[in-house]
Amino acid sequence: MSLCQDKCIHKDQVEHAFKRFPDPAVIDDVAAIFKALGEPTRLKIVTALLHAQLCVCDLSVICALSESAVSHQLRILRNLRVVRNRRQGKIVYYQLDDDHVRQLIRNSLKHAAEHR
Amino acid sequence: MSLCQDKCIHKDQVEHAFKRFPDPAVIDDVAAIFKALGEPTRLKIVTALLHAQLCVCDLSVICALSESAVSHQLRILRNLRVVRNRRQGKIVYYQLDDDHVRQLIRNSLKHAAEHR
DNA sequence: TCTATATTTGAACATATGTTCAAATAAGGA
DNA sequence: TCCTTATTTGAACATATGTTCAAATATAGA
Repeated sequence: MSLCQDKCIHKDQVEHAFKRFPDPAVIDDVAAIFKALGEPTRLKIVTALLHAQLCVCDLSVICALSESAVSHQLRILRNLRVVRNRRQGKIVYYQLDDDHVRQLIRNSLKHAAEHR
Repeated sequence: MSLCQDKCIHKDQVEHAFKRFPDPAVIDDVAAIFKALGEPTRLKIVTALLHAQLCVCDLSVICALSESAVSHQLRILRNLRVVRNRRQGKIVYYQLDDDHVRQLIRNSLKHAAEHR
């Protein structure tokens, strides 16, 4: 966009922002986590998993969704290493996999609850 | 889903999760913020705004996007009160509106950068 | 082995959403 | 007033994505 180079008002600011800008891979990683937590269904799932480890059936009751829908979302969360599962007989138990995500969710819920 | 009531393995856990579950409005609020930050374009915008206040043209250069595309995304972020704007003559300056979001972004970028 | 239960998977569908393009608006300067 | 620049807006388009449904898989027990 060479046109824009001429128009730009704040070359200094832009260069400054560029210099401090994170690695694109970091942006993608963070965006992926935020995106995963940005769907109400998935946020409900991880919120439920804050306090207990639960099976798909439990989660489907809590989220008021079919077990299939929950399972699809759990796969997405698993691929992002947000949750982890463990099979015990016929039942698969899910739990949060990452302490950072746990903190992220806790803090955000707390903040949102306080600001209403 | 009365069928599920019979199938459920962990009635105690489910009730426990239900009791601790946040207000649905809180879930929606948090999901909306995460969703806003979950698109790479919008995450780039707010990341750039961590260090400086910038005009639409600046942001379009940093994000390598048309000014129109940036403006559309800025409107979404504005509606969520993630960013705020201020017109000075022909130029509209954008900055982050919320300290909580600022912390959220900072922490997440920092964490992601450390874990690579 | 056969059956029942718990979960996963794939395809299909509908919906949501990011970008582009063209046109409109806002403001400063000639 | 007219022209240029900065930004916004709306419609259209393509793509991404969440849910459903039906079928497949895995496991325990009879």
